[in-house]
Amino acid sequence: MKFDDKIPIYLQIQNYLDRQIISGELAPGDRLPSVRQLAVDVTANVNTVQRALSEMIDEKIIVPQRGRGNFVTVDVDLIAQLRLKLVDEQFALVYDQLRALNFSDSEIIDKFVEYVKDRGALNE
Amino acid sequence: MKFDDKIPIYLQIQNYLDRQIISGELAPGDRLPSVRQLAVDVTANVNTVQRALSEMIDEKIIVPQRGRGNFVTVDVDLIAQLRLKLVDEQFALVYDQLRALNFSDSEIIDKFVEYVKDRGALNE
DNA sequence: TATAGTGTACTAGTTAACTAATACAGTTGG
DNA sequence: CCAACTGTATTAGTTAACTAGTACACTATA
Repeated sequence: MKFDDKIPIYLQIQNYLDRQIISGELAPGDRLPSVRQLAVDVTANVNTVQRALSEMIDEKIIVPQRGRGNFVTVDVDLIAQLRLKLVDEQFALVYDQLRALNFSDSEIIDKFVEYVKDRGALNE
Repeated sequence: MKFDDKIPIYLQIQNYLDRQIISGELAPGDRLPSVRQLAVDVTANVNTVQRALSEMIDEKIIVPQRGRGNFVTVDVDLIAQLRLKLVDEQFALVYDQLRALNFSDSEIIDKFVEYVKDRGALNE
């Protein structure tokens, strides 16, 4: 896994897992790879993986079972909530930045639509 | 200045200055506050400010003059280029994230437009 | 019931970011 | 000229993130 060395690795691991869960690649109730396997997968240390997980465990997104593994919560509401939170955070970032640059709302929308059209071009 | 402790302070200072320059609060040729004053303004150390500046100096956005101060470049093309770069980076972040969440392009646009409408409501 | 695979905890050491303090070099205005 | 302001450099110490290695508690299965 390629890391952005400006952002703590444990946060990037969280984001990676969040995306897997929200996109459904990791379904509710699914078992995650073991912490040791995850460490190999993302080329990080077990401790770093554990740190990423521990916060997600606090949020109850992941439920650990000693000796068995870590599991995705079966609380689909919680997952939906996580999805909303992530999307909202992303939007807030761009929006605040561009407002600080004195863009108007309509400019922001126009430019973003333009960007997506340039990037996508292939998706429905 | 309130910092996000997940992002290096020197990067946040850069972003702060970038925004001032792009929005025009700091015009081409303007003198920046002294490094010591900036350190006070953003509540950081002189060295941290200097580190933020040194990268911007490398990019020629800021031109230092020993004994006189730091000045915003008079190269307006360079500033326009910086503006484009910042906007593009922001858009790329959201877009990549949401694509990774299996959103389609049209969904991304729809949700973003909705978000801006909810946030703005007051701007033309 | 062993053995191998789990999560978890702890200690130790490295590195980058940051702070603090000092010093030096160049510029400007009285 | 000199005092007060600039940018710049250096050294030293702190902290958080990360790595590495080890150990322990628990679970499943052969």
